[in-house]
Amino acid sequence: MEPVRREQLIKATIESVAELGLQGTTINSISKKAGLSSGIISHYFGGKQGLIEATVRYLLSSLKYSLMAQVTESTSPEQRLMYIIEANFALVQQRKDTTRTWLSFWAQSMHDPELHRLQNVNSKRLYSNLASSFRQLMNADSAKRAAELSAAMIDGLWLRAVLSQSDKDQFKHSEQLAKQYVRSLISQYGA
Amino acid sequence: MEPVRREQLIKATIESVAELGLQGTTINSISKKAGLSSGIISHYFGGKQGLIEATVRYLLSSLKYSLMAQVTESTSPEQRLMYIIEANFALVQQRKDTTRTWLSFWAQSMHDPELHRLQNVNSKRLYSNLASSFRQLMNADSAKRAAELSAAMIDGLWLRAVLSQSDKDQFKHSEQLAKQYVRSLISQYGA
DNA sequence: TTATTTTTATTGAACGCTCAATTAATAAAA
DNA sequence: TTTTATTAATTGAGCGTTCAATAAAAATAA
Repeated sequence: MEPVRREQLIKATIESVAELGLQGTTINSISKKAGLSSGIISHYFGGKQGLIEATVRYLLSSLKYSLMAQVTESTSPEQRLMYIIEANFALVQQRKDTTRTWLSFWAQSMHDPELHRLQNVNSKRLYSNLASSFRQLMNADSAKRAAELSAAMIDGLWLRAVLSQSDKDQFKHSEQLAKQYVRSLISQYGA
Repeated sequence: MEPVRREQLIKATIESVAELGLQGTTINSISKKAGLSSGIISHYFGGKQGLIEATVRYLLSSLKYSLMAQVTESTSPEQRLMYIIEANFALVQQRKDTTRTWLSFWAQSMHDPELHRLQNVNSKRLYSNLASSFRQLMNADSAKRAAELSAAMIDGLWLRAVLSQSDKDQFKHSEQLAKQYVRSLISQYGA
């Protein structure tokens, strides 16, 4: 039962945070969405905080695996960069409510050490994924710079899309802009 | 007394949200920081929500005026673009805690109509400020594209700096990157 | 098999706490 | 004195957590 319930509760948490915000999300709003009692949360996660953290870890690993599913050994560096961008914009398409949840958690990470740790893992991973791909296309310094800039561009486009409550098409548009930008970095610095 | 107390309470709110987050901020944490009693908040702002919204409006107009203070009629388009970037990164220097507060508010804006309205005002203003300056340096379509991209770049660099709990130097570094990027857009599309 | 015990899974009411808001009291100013 | 500004105490709603009770499932014994 345990794995079933855990997933049930994590998905209910994503929905609740997307709908009501982290502030408005209570143990009741979650358990109601999951169709379970409120007591079960403490039973499986030790408390509300434990469930929140488990939910962030769940989102993080979703992102990780959606990238890993695409990339193989024969994937070209440029193609790999495109996959990284797609993965970062993809969660939207899978679950339209995930992006709002994501931003809520990042805002909270400023005041919660464990969330901040997880946020750092995510931020560094985006950077190093980008950097290692760029590295195959240009010198080390340029690759670092390109990774820093494109990480910011991806996050910025994503942030503006989320905050303006964009629809799927606008997210697609942002994704295209990010891809174009990465291509322009390659032709600018590329060997 | 009223204007004095209002400013006192707004500044205490900024501090409290920066320190404790929007979740952790209570009328007690605010009034304590302001050295006043909790009842005074309802008296001057009608309640906590009113104070929160007044604080966002305060931050918004700070940003607006810090830009207006720099720009004159004789400011060149390129210089004006640099001032826009400086203004967006500048709140950090004035008050080191302001940036965290901003992000907290923007996250909350997804679930609060009035905050969302204010967030939109801000986002649109950044875009149109950029666009009108770019327009003097390139054709209309390029200017729109350049404004969209540089708005995202500014927000992305800013977001990553805030979330990684950067110090002032790292913020300065991000500001420099944003400026360089805008310059590269000018030389790329510029007439 | 059937009956009995034990374990596991789940509930929801009760508890203590914290919050925002209100209120009556008080102090200061006009 | 009347008005304005402020406090401090109080209220009631809502929160997360706990926990005794229960139901369902599994294991054991007859």
